[in-house]
Amino acid sequence: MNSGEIFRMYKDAESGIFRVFSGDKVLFLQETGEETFSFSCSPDEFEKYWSRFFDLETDYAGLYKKALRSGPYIADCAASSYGVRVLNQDLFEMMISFIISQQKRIPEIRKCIEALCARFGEKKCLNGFEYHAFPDAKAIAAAGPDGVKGLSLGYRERYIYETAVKYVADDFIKSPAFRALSFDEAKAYLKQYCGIGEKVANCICLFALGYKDAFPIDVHIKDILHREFNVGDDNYRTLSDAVFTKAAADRFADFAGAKGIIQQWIFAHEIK
DNA sequence: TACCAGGTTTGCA
DNA sequence: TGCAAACATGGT
Repeated sequence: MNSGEIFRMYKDAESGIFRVFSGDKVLFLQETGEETFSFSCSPDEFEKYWSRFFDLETDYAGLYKKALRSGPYIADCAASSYGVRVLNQDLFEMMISFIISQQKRIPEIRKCIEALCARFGEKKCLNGFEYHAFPDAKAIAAAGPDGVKGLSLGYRERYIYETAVKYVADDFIKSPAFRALSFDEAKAYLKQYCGIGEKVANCICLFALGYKDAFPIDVHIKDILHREFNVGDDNYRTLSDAVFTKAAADRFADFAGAKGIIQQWIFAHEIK
C-alpha cells in the first residue's frame, strides 16, 4: 500500500478497513486474524478479478526464503517488506499513473491521480460508499487537450491527453494478442505512447502485465545499486539506464524471472 | 534560496 | 546512437 506500486489503496484510521480501488472497482478488506482477511466482494468477483489482482498464484514464500539467504542487504529488504506483493493492476490506470509519477513524490502522485478521478472518473456507489472510478480513456480524450488543466500535472498534461487519445483508438493494446507479447515486445509497444519511456514502460509491464522480471530503474534504485552493489563511481547518476539494467541482471541473476518482486521489496524497504 | 522528485522529449553532435 | 538541456509543479 505504501510501496509506490498502488496509489489508490487506503486504510481507514477508525475502522481499520482497507479500501482498494482498481479501475472502476472498489474492494473493502479487513484483517480478521493472523494473516487472514475478509473480502467485501462475492466469491465470483474474487475468482474473476481480485485473486489475480493480488497475484495469489505466485509463490512469494519460496522467493522470500531465497531472499533471506541472499546476503544481508536483500535479506533486510525482504524481511522489512514481508507481505509486499506485486499486484496485477488495470493497464490504462497504470499507464496514466506512472506517466504522472515522473519527477514526483508518492504523496503528490496520489493527489494528482485522485484529482484526475474526481474530474473524469464515473461516480459509483457500493453499499452506500460513494467513490470515483479511475477514468475511462474516452472521458479524458473527449475533454480535449485543455481538459486536464488545473490538476498540477505540469508538462505531463500533454502526455496524459495524448496517451488517452491513442489508447481509445488502439484496438491491439486491448486485445489478447497484446497480452501474448514477450516482455521486450510489450515494453517496446508501450514506449510508442507519448510520455512512456523506459522506466515507466517497465513499471507498466511489472504492475499491470505480470512481467515479474521487469526491473524499473529510477533514482532510488540507482542510489541503491551504487551504495549496496558498487555500481559506478561518484558520478554514477549520470550512467545510462542500460548500465544499471545490466548491473541489476548480473547482481540479481539468482532471481531471474522474478527480479521485479525483489526490486519492489528493495524499493519498499528504502522508502519506509 | 536552491535543490530535487519512482523521467521523457527534444535538439544537436 | 548518445548526450545535455528543457520541461511544470510542489515540497523541503
